[in-house]
Amino acid sequence: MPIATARPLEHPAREEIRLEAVLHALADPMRLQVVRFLATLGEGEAATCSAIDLAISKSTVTHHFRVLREAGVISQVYRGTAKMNALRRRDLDALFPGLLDTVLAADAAQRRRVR
Amino acid sequence: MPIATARPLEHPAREEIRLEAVLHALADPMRLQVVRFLATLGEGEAATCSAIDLAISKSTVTHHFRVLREAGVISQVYRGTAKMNALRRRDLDALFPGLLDTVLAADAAQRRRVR
DNA sequence: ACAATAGTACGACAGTCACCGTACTACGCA
DNA sequence: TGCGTAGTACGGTGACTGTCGTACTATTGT
Repeated sequence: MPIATARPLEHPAREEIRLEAVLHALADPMRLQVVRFLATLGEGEAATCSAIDLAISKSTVTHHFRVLREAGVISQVYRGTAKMNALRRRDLDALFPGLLDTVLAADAAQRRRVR
Repeated sequence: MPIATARPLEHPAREEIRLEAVLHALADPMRLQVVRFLATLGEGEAATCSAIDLAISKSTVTHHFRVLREAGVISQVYRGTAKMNALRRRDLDALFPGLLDTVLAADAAQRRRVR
């Protein structure tokens, strides 16, 4: 069972997370799709970048994950060649109670409506 | 008491409002400031563009109000030389229950924390 | 009719964004 | 040691963003 590797990844501390950055991160369909997927995982569970099948190139996937991480929406750790991604639910809920759930619910409602 | 003038202004219908556009509209500090202000008004009340003192030029103000309108966050009607702006609370609450309030609460929480 | 007020249209500019491909690194495994 | 896999770095591209100033339109009040 492989363990986390010592490659550094910058994350904003909880207090550094800015609402505007979070909203901006969530305002993109691809990133929202990522968040939607990560939200289906259990508390503390993580998934690799490639676990979500996005219809975009590898480099663009990297880009979107970085935006999410730098906004403080997800946390990322290397584990071998893979990178595990998890929602920063605790931090987001502490800072902006209900925000994540409301956005996810809004997203679900919209997806139910259109298409 | 002056009445609404017949200059046309495009608004998305309720069903046309897209979550991504709303989040994008709210992800800007200036626009969030506008929404914050409009939220202090009573149900159905409206304010002119210049009622909010934004530290930006007139043309940029126009730009931000258009983004908000086209995203479906606010409605605008001309009344004489002025343009009255109001939050589309009913529509937003119907489509995305709790979203507006949660974002406003998150904004308030953040403003309490920083600065 | 004219002046003042409120906002628009337009063009410009620098910066960011989403996206790509190609070449690369880091790691696990045989 | 070498191969395959997962993701990164870099450079580039076209589109969009936030900002401005200047010149304009629409409306009200004198």
